[in-house]
Amino acid sequence: MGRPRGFDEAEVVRRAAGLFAGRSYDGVSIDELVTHLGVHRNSLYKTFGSKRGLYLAALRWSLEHEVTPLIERIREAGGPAEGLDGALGGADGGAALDLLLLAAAERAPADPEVATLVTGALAALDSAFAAPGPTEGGGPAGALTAALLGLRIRVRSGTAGAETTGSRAALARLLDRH
Amino acid sequence: MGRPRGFDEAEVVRRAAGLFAGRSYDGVSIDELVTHLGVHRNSLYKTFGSKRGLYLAALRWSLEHEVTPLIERIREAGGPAEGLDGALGGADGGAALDLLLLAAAERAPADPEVATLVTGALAALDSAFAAPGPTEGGGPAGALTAALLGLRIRVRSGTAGAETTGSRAALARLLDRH
DNA sequence: GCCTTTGAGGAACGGTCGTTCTTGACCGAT
DNA sequence: ATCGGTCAAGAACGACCGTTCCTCAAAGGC
Repeated sequence: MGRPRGFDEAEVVRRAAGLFAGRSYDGVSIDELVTHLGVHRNSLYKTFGSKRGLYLAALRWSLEHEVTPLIERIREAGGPAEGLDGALGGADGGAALDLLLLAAAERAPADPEVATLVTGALAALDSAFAAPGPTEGGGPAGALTAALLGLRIRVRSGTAGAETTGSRAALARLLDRH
Repeated sequence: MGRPRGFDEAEVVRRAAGLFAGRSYDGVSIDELVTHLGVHRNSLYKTFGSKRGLYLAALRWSLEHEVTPLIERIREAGGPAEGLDGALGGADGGAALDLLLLAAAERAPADPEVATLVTGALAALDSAFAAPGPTEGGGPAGALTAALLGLRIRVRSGTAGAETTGSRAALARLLDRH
């Protein structure tokens, strides 16, 4: 019954994740979403309830379809060096982390539900870095996750030249000795 | 000549830095600034020209009065461990980095002038971490700056428990061996 | 005294925000 | 063929956005 949808919900969420990964939550307007997502205003509110609902859907999508594969690559890597390389050295330069990064830096402090999602994702990253062997409490895995985020920030801000790659390699070299 | 000002410009910039450090650029409104800064709308535009002008002034103030002292503490520390502790372990938990952090993550990609300021500040942090001895190209200093930002993100997002302190110590321990 | 200059006070601007309403097209079921 | 229900299309909502304007108060120079 009813008229069939003229848009692909998964595709809409995917594109929304792309927009929210590039600009702050308040920096992305409904008009812009409607324009770039291929979904009508009315359908957007019918499907996601509100701008925040769409944002949460986009964040969840990103965690599942972008961050999780990245975590798998880290986990399957031989060590921190390969892990960081696998996470940041891909074709996208680590852009898969952008929505998580912005959510953690900007949205989590103001939205408890975002904070919960962020907490889970960062914990998963920690355990991926700590994978070979049970983690000793407060190991360097948390710091590696932090370094991952920080290095991605530098690339995003246009701050990082070739030094970033070198820094990553140098850090990884140090960590590999242990 | 003319009527004397009823507000302290430095104080206004300081408070603006506090507001912009807690929320995204678009998340802070002029009404909110006028309310919390103790300056009239008219005087704000007369003094800073625009919201962006006030933001840039606040960012510059933060870099000079918050980040620079932090850099000095890092530089005077005995090594990366003490440096990270000095930067993040203070009474504010590293809040001095917040405006720089948000500027790098959210504003720099959209505002070249912000990107320039961010680039300079991060380079200064790099050189502080690399202080003891001339830096070999692509040393781990850049990664330490990245880790500093990433660890602060975790604290801000409500994600970090006691693990963060432990992670910082563990990373620092590794780095101190070299 | 007055005049000029600058800041304070607050209303008001056009535009855009997130959200909702109204209308009509489309589809499966009856 | 008609009906019930879902979606598309777009106008419209009140609220708020960043910014400007107008008017009055307060100081220094003549």
